[in-house]
Amino acid sequence: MFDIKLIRETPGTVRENLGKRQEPEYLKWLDELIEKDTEWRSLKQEADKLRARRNAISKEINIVKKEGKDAKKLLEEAKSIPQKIKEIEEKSKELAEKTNWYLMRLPNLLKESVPFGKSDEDNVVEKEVGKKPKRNFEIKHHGQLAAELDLADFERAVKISGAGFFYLKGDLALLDIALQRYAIDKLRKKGYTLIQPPHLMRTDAYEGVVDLADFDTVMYKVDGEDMRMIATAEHPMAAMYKGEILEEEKLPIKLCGVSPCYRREIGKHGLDERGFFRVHQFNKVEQFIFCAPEDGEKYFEEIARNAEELLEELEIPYQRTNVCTGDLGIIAAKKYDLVGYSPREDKFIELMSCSNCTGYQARRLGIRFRKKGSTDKEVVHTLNNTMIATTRFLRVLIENYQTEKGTIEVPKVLRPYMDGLEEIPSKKAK
RNA sequence: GCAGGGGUGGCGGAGCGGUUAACGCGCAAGCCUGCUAAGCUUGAGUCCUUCGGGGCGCGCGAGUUCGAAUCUCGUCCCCUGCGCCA
Repeated sequence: MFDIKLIRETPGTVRENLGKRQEPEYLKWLDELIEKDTEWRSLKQEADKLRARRNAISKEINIVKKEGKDAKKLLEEAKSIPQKIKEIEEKSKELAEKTNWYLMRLPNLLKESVPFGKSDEDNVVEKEVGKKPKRNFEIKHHGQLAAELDLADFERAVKISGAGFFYLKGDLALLDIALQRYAIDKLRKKGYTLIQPPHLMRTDAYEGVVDLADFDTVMYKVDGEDMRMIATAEHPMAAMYKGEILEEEKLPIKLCGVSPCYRREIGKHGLDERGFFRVHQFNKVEQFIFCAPEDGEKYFEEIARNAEELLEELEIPYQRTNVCTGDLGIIAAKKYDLVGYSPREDKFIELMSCSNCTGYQARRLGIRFRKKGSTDKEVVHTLNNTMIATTRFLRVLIENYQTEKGTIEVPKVLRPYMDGLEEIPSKKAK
C-alpha cells in the first residue's frame, strides 16, 4: 500500500519515480488520487465542524436539562444536524474508497539501483557463477527420466488429482526432503527461526498480503469456508504480526518458513509438459525478514547472498539479475531474480526471487515498530526470498547431475541427508 | 454442531446512556540523587488542521437517541464445557 503522506508532501518525487515504471496509467491514477484526496480532506473538515457543533449542543442540552429548563430550541437544532452530516458522509465515503483503491494499486517506489527498462529483456545480469557442464550425451527431460526410474508417478496422480500433480517416490522424495532440510539447517545456523505456518488463511488476513482482486483466481479456496490455501509461506509469515506494534530491539525478525505451496496456475498451457517445473503443489523454504527501514538494504543483500550460497554449494550454475523498472511487480522496491542453468535447454530458468518490499507490505498489514528511546512509531520493512522451491530444484538437479548411463548423482552436500547415497537410483535399493 | 462466557490503549483491567476511557504494569522525556535503584512531574490511540483546535476510536456492520464503549439487531472471532476426532 502506498504512503499517502509521501504523495501529499512530495508529489513531484513520487511522480518521477512512478514514471520509471513505464505505465502511463499510474500517472493518471496519481493525478486522480491527489484530486480525490484534496476533496476528501475538505469534506472531512466540513463534516467535522458539524459534528463539533452537534457535540457542543448535546452538552448544552445536558446542562439545561439538569437545571430543569426547557431545551426545546436546542433539541431542534441538534436534530437537524445528523442529516447534514449524513449527506457529506456519503460523498466523502465514496472519495475515501477511491483514494484507497489507488493507494492499493499504485506500485511501490523504486530504489535508485533498479535498472531502467521496459520488460524482462531489460533485466540486468549482475553476475554469473559456476561452470556450465559440458555433456556429450542427450540430457533427458527431468520428468521423463524420473518416471522411467520409477521415482515419480504422474499418471496415477492425474487419475486422482488431475494434471499438475505428481507422486514423488523413493529416493527422489527423499531428495526433496534433503533439499528442504539442507536449506533449513543453513538458515538456522545464520540465526533464522524455523517456522511452520498455517497452510490455510482467512480472507481478511489474505487481503493484507495480496490484492485479492488480481490474485484470487490463482488461489485454491475451501468450499463452504472463508479459507484459502497458501500460495507461499511468505503470506502467513508476512501476516503473522498483522496489526502489531513491535519493539525496536526485537528487530530484525528473521524467519525461515517451510510449507507446501498451492497454486492453481490457471491458463498455464500444458503445465510445462509432464514434470515438476510448474505444478499445483510444491514444497518451499522461504526467507522472510522484518527490519527497521535503515537496515532494509543490508538484509536484502543478506537474503540474496544466502540463496546464492545455496546454489553454489549445490553446484548449480546461476545468474543473478537485477529486475528492471518495467518488469517489477507492484510490491517490491527492488528485486533480484536468481536463475539456474538448464543444460537441456541451454538457458537459465527462474529458481528464486528476492524482494525488498520496504514499507509497502507492512503498511497495508499495519505492522509498525516503536523506536527505541522514543514514543514514535514507524512502519517496518519486509524482505523475502525463496531459499528453495524443491520442484524447480529437482528439475535443475536432474539435468545438471544426470549421468550418461541415465542415473542422477546426488550433490555432495546433500549426501549426509540421504544416508550417504551418491547416486539415484541406489544400486543397493534395486 | 450445542451450551455458556468474552472481545476496551504496548499489556492487564474498570466503566455498562451524558463533562477529560478509572487504575495498575510496561515505555518515553525531564527533575532529584556519589552510582544504581527508588521517588516526583509530564507524555504517549488515530485522522484532519489555517497548528488555535476539532473529529473519530471500546471486534465489525446497521439501528434507537439531542447524545452510545454502555441499549437493540445482525455478523465475525476467541475462550470454557459437551460432542466429534488424526
